[in-house]
Amino acid sequence: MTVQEQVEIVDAAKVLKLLGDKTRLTMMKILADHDCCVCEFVEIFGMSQPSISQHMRKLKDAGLVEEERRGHWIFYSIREDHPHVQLVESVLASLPSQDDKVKELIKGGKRICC
Amino acid sequence: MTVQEQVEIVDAAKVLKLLGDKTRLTMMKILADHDCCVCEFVEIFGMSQPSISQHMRKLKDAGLVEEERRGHWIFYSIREDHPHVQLVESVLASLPSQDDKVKELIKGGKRICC
DNA sequence: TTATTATATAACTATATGCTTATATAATGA
DNA sequence: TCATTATATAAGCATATAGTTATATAATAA
Repeated sequence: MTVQEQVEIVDAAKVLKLLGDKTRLTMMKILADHDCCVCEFVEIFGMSQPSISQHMRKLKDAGLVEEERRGHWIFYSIREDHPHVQLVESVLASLPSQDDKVKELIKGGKRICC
Repeated sequence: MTVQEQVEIVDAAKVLKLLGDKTRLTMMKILADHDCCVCEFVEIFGMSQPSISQHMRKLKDAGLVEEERRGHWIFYSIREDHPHVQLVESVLASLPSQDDKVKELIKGGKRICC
């Protein structure tokens, strides 16, 4: 019905708005292949730690990512049980791989493994 | 290369940002099935004409839609030759049909045909 | 030509966004 | 316990965004 469709399209718009930021979009593309922690993204984007944390917060609040603590670090990963996973995955699938960023992280000895 | 990917993901983010507004997203979903003019969208969204025009302008500037004059009206339609058509189409495909809005337009005698 | 009609643009406003620096919190491990 | 480290939050700022009303433009049709 109309109401149901309205709600869905509004929700989809919210998801797309979140993905409509180049930093968050790149984060999501990276997370699709590698769990990462905040400090790794700080390194990758050359951006302040609070800025990264705030982006992750938005993604987490929307249910797009989830967190898991491992030792000192909190690793983020993409939630597979989000109502719009399919939308998100199809968007991410259309993007070029960002593996080079993780490779560079490893090369610089900044990749966290645990 | 990194530069190429950077550019692409940045462009995709711009497209997604445009789609990340509920009004524009709904417009695009409607346009996927029906060419429409500004005054029809004014009717559908109950929003001022300039507001609709400004949204269409953004979509046009990004190359997502094109215009064609027919009599009094300028009809907008989705451009099939946009570099991110595939991204756009896959997003729109995941949305519920908005045909009811056009049906209501017809029922109210506000649908423009020419 | 001139009136009408559809659309575009200008100017403005309120709110949202993305970033920064400074500070707080929370967990680890010595 | 206490220092360290990673992350989160607060506060502030500059810019972007989405809407409004008022006005301009452009095409049709009388």
